[in-house]
Amino acid sequence: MVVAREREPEGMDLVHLLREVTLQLDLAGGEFATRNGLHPTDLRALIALLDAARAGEELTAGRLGARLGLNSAGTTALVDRLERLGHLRRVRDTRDRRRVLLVVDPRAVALGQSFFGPLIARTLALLDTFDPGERAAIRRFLTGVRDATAGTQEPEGAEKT
Amino acid sequence: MVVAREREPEGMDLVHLLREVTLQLDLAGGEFATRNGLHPTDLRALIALLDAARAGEELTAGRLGARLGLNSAGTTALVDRLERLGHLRRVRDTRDRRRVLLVVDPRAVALGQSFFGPLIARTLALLDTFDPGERAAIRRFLTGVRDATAGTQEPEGAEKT
DNA sequence: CCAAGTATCTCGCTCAGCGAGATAATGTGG
DNA sequence: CCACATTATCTCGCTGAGCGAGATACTTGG
Repeated sequence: MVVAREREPEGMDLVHLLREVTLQLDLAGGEFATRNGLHPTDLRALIALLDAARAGEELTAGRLGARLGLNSAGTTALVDRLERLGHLRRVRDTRDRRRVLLVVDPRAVALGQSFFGPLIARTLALLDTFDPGERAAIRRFLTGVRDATAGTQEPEGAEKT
Repeated sequence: MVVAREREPEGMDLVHLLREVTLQLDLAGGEFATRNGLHPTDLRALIALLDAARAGEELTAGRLGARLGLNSAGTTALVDRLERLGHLRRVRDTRDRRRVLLVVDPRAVALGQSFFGPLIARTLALLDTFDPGERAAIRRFLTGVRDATAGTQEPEGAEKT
């Protein structure tokens, strides 16, 4: 078959490629997660935590849950799991004692490295083969897609839970 | 402590950007899924089904499950759900009557459109702002990342379940 | 101080996905 | 053709992720 497939518009191949990339990353993440005794969500949480740490940002339980699209109950369960595994510690915020700050453990960092390390190395090697102009194009493309995707959801302030 | 953040290597910003993009797509997908009474996995399955259909490929229950990383029990449950929702039909393969072919319903196609349509439109519009050389760079980058990610997992033949 | 607001947690529940194994259809060697 | 291994799917029973509802503890503005 495959017949005439009514001509997809120019650029469609890139759209499909992008989808494939996200699928691959998801699968890789899921596989890595189960191999390490956690769930896809836990890995996503770790990534968010490491990200926040890298940005020097204090992450609370609530903010983490919001970032992952969990409600408060699910968030508590998630933090329980990660704490039980030793990937983070709960620390009461002294400024606002309702809040619980999440402090990542070095072991979580190491775990993140072991997953992303090889992937990042390969990607950086790949990026070395592009000249600055090309990298700028890639950057602009990714930025655009990210913003377009974020914009597909609610215009703003998604307050629920 | 966060201080001097020992200079991230050149290109690291693109790595983070890519992660952000996949996160956004995941969240958007998950949100769309629940808004339509299905689960993230169901949406992934629909995408796989539509993909296969687009490629003129017959997808069986088993192949779908493998593609999503589910075991046979989970796959049966998934297909049950999608069939109950009217997104697909089970059709016994007449050549090999052990196999069940999955036939997507037009309604599934429509659902896929309603999710991907706007996203695709935006992406295509974005792509219009790139010249052919830049698009080639993006294509090469995405292809490289996809292959690098796939390679991170097993070298080949992941035969289980 | 009290009321309203906010952050997290507890409880009870549903249901996705797993492991184990049943069932049915194919292919293969005697 | 009949045992027998193989393959594809399904059934059963179970674990546990995540939800809704509401409790609890703390903060803040009148």
